[in-house]
Amino acid sequence: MAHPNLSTGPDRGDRSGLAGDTVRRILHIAAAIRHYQDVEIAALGLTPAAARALHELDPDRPLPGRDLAEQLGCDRSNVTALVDKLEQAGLVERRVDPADRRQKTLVVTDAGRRVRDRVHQVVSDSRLLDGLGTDELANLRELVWKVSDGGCPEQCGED
Amino acid sequence: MAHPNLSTGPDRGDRSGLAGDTVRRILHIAAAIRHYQDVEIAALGLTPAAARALHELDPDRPLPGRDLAEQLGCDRSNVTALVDKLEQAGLVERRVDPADRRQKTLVVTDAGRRVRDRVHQVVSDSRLLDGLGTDELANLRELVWKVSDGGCPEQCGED
DNA sequence: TATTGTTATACTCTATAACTATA
DNA sequence: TATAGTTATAGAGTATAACAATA
Repeated sequence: MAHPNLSTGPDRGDRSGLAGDTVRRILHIAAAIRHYQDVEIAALGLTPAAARALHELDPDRPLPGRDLAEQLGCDRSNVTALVDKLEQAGLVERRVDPADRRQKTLVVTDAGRRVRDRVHQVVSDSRLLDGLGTDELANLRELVWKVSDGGCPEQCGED
Repeated sequence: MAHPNLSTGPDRGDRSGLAGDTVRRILHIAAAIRHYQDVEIAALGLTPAAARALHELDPDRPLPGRDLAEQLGCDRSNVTALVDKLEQAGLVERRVDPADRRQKTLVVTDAGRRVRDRVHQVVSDSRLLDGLGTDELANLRELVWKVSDGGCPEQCGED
């Protein structure tokens, strides 16, 4: 394991127990968020993976499938199937890159832009945080930013 | 949609934008946690779903598969395959309940207890929170507890 | 030879429906 | 008739390996 922050029991009071509790709770929250997001994604006629692929595409900066695969952290072969779905739905177009005919540039269509905006709304749906006060929300945001990359919410860009 | 906390752009400064940022960041963190946990789960010779099933079983209180399915939030048919794996690995035993011969009680073996303890360590692995100070960690923990069920970390039990 | 996209294939996870044996 | 477990099947997600076209 080679990592000290591990404990078997509840162990409340020491840092390991606190951190372990927090990690499990974060996973629990994420699963809940995913659950209702997936319902809304399905209502858009997309699978979660296809929605994420569309969301990852920048309508103003088309890119080859290889780069999308890298952004999604998956194999190129999966991008083929994902883009198949998006293209069939008229949300994305494949265009052979004249400069390198091996590559196909992925272009978000006008319809794709609209659906992508809806996807962005869905993945930003924050109903689970409604119970937090304004200061608590700001506090939570700073903490999760620090956890995810040690950056600062005010200056850094998005995901 | 029927929910007001939605925004399309970055919109930093208003509550919707803050909350959306936070939600996406939480999902990002959860994905990172899952990623390294899955690696360690695989090192135990288990799939993530099988590990979760084993973790959900209480070695001191055997229960029928139906209850495990409910705890996992999945269909009974999946439990069959999951327990197949766990039983084949010698971690769990199926025993026909004499009181109701339709039911099969799931009993964690001694080997199962040991692996389950390791699984608990893995799902509590908090390396991602190492960058937080002690007070920040306590702060984060209170906030995620409030989000996940409005409860209080000091009094309530585990997941 | 190396790379892009594709295809074929396989495994995991999950769901539904139908079956069996009990109750 | 209803329930517990199982089986068969299907779809989604992801991975590897091999292939064609291109560089």
